[in-house]
Amino acid sequence: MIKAITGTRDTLAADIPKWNYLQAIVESVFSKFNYKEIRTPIFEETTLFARGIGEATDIVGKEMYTFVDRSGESITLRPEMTAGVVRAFIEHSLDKKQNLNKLFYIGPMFRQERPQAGRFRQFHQFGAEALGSNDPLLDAEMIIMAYDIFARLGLKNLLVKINSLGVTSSRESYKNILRNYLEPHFEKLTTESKKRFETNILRLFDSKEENDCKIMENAPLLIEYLDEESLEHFEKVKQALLASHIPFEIDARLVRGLDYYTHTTFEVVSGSVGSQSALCGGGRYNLLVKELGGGETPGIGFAAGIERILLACENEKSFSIEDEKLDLFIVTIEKGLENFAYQTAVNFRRKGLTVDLDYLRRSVKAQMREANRMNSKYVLLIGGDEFARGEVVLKNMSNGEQKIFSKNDSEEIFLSIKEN
RNA sequence: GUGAGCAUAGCUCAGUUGGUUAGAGCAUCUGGUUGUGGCCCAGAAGGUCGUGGGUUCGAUCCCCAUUGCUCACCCCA
Repeated sequence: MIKAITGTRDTLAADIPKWNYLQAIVESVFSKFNYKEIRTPIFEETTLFARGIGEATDIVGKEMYTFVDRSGESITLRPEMTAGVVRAFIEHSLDKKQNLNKLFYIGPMFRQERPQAGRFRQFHQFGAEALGSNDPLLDAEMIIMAYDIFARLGLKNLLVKINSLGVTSSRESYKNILRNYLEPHFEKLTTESKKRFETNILRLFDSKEENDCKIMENAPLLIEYLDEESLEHFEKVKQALLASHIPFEIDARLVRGLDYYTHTTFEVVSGSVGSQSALCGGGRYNLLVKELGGGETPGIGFAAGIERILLACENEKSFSIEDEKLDLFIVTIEKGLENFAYQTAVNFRRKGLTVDLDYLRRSVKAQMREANRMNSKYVLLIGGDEFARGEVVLKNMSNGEQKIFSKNDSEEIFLSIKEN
């Protein structure tokens, strides 16, 4: 048997309503904040991600689905969306058409990691990017949108974490301070941490190794060394969140591994999923557009993992969706009436009803069972004495009542069903 | 990439200290109503016990390998 590739999965019909429900909420919230949808290709030139996300990151280093196509070009299945959106932003000179571009997206992403609860190789994200303004109100707006979406899905067990990485200059001088602090402890660090000491010293805060943690406990925090401008920016973000009633907590250890990040970074974690608890993450990236060849353009964005969110919803039973109902199921009582039943079904469908009928030539009992299984509100019985007299029977499945109609009076039948 | 656990019917799971025809619940189908669903009752169908090898008179059970799944680590959504 051929099976779906590791880390990918089928979303069967029974689960589609949940996805549609989530998507409707996502689109609704984004559109209230006046974000417009953008769709970019699922694969891009490998260079885009290597430069956009950063060569030193795990995503680029070991998780990308990269392959050479028939023309010899290196292609990569997108592991995240920001790089693609920024590429499109630059390619189409969107900054020339509008000073501020507020965009959102929803779609599949790909990373070759070992699957786990809330983690897949093909997974889905929705997210937003605001390109063209450094206003801290936009930083807060990202968090508010994410929070509102989670709230509308009924999620409770949430924690919003924010931090500020400041601007490059203050961060660089802080890095030196951190380096000086760590120098005497260097030999005690884990191999991985020693490597990070060179490549991205900030990520030493991410380490979960006990000894590393002990060393980092007393390390100077970036937030204590932020310059005036950065502090002011961060302060405004916090004020906006407070004013919008978003509970949050400052996490000085919340470091994202990308060099171009500036100012705000944030994450929303759920206590209702497994160890992969981050439902969304994002931050400001004022250097990325330039890095990818565009003009100097400030930007901020976030991405949220749909599988994780639905898992949290499932575990919290945060919402329920009513089963889809059929308006009408048509039952034929004897052979030879299939064509009439079929045409009747087509007619009612064209009038706007949801209609189905038996395609397996089953017994009346089996057809009735099927109607019941399909949650049909009504059954139209065709055949027998009534049909010989030119009549059909309409049965209300919730109370069992039956009404007789002339077989040609489809409008009366339609109205009778429509009423309910 | 590393580690641990699991693999029996469509689904959820029993089971055998190695012994004849491998079980249950749910779902499916048929009948109880020659033309009527849900509840109930009776019955049926459905399994190479993940795959390959070994030990044994005999393996679904023990051993080895392999594949897949799950969870965790790393990291991230």
